[in-house]
Amino acid sequence: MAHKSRPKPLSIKDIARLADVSHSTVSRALCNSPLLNRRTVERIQRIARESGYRASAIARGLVTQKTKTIGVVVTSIADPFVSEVVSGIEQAANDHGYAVFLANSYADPDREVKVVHSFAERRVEGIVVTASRVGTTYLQILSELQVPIVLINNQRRGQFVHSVMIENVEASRQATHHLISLGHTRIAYLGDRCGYQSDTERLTGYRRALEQAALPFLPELVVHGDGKPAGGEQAMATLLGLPQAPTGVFCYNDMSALGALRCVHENGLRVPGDISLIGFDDLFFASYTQPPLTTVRQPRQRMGLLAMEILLKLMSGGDSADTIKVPAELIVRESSAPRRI
Amino acid sequence: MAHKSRPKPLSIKDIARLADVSHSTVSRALCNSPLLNRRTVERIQRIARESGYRASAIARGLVTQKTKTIGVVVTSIADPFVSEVVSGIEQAANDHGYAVFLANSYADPDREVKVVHSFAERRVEGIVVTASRVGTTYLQILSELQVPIVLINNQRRGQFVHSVMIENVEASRQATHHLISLGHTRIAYLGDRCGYQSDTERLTGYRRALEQAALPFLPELVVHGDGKPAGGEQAMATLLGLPQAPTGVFCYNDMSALGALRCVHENGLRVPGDISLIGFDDLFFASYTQPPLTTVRQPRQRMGLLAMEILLKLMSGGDSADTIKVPAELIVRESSAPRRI
DNA sequence: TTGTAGGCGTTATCAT
DNA sequence: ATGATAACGCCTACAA
Repeated sequence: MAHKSRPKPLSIKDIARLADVSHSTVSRALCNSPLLNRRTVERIQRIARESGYRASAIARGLVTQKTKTIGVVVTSIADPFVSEVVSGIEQAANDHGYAVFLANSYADPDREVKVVHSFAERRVEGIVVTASRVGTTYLQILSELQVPIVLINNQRRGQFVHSVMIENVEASRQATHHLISLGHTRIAYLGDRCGYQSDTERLTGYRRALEQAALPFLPELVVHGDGKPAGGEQAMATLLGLPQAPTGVFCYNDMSALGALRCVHENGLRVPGDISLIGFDDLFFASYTQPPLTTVRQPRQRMGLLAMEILLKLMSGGDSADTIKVPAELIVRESSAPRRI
Repeated sequence: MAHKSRPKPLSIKDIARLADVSHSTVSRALCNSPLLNRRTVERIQRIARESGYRASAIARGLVTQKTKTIGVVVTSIADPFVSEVVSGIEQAANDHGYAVFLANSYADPDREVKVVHSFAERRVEGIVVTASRVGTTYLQILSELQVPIVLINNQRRGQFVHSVMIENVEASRQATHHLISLGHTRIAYLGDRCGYQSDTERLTGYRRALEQAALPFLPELVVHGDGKPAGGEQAMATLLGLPQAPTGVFCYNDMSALGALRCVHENGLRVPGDISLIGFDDLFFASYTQPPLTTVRQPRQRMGLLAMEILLKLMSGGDSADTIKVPAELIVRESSAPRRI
């Protein structure tokens, strides 16, 4: 293996030598300092440009104590929901001159903490965590770290933490109410694994809608998947195996709904003919399922952007509201229809 | 807005003071230097731990000239294909102690170049670019930058560049041949926008299969979408408007196929009854479409991992093969069937 | 208008 | 086995 060591990048001193000035003059010239002679500034900038000089953000960060860098922790960037949130964060960050570190936590709290520590060592000025699985432990890390952290749709409660969350309860109530208004009375909730806050909240919204319509809450109509198609498929199978199957199903998310949809089809039933189905998230494929999926839209990019805006405030030493609740929007497509009589 | 300035993080000197030793002793202790007294090492490490000390990777990078950082440029992280590739990169990078900068280029060459420069300033040790739209310009940047760059599925040709690419031609030949072997003779290619290398290569594979089967190449059976469902839908509409519609369609990717599938359904036709459909990528939803989509699988995570492995070699001063061609795999599901007689 | 000197938090090379 | 000292590349008083 031929080890050809790369040449060190040019430093401010190299430019100083080329321009026959001191390195501080170069530094000022590159900042467009008004103190300097206009002509020297231009001359130095030209030399820097032509020699391909790139200032070291590392060195600058060391002296200014500002790295213009944030860290983003995600469960998995391969998740379509997550990747859109990150897209929003990245865009906002970039617009403000911040670079973005990205790391997967794989929903492993230990790893999540490790990643946050790694970010801290790199002296990020702020951190965004999506769907955090870490609970109150965070508070401790927070106080140790002295770095502003914003959570998006965090799955454990925690006070004193800044976060952006979707209005799970109200959105779920609306979705369920939509089914009720279509004449459905046996409505199931196909959830995620228990214990996560968003699952709990969506279940709450579901129950609230039933209450408001004076419909009974039937425990056998609540099943749990895993937030992915496979889990949705299985959970739906359970529902179809019931002595009396539901005619409407509100799913925890679109991924679950995708699995549920297939299960319904494989059992020779039709959506929405036999069963109405509602998802959550409005992922890109929702409008391309057969039939197109009625679902609850989460403004993912916008949520990322909002998180970044909170973070920017926090990073500039300001304070901010503890939690932003973002309203969701019911998107009615063709997987929900009036109950067949 | 209350400006509460954050306390500076502890430095090695602070620990030195706490432990009543010199800062160089602390530095050695934290590296587990064998030179030091075992007990001092443990004592210092304990103090560092208890005081929540985090070494500054910034300062370390400045002196060692190694940042343990790479940059990843993507067209958009919101793209499911891209996000899985990035997932693979991140995993491999993390395993080797590298942190990952992520930036969107939005397929804008200017922006792509800007991002790469920003990475250079942050002194990343290497860069991965997915689906680069930048052509030969790269070569120039490359030589200026002195940073190893690996491309994944780059859309413009360029020599002297390291890249990981899918075996487009052969995979497309196989996919088309699959349709031929099912008895189809009027087979269409529903492509991406012209000019991109992967589109050209997939078209080439398509033509090669026709040739090998001595089927005529009919220009009217080649249409172009935009790599997204909307474009696929439109392009398929064009095909269905033909005096004699094709009975098999090989699509540039799954996203296009998704749109094509809907178009077929909306025209009252059936897949695969009336038309067989094949996609490319094997995105997660491919097995959940109705019917499940026959497609060509790209090992996305693995491609990211491979790119990272090349980069690691390059970064350690080694050399590497210029280009890795990754074989793809035809996944036969239910959207392709024998031609109806 | 420009140059000199000191420091940011590490690692590394000398001494001791 | 430990301590002083000098870099690394930049910014910023303070001097000239």
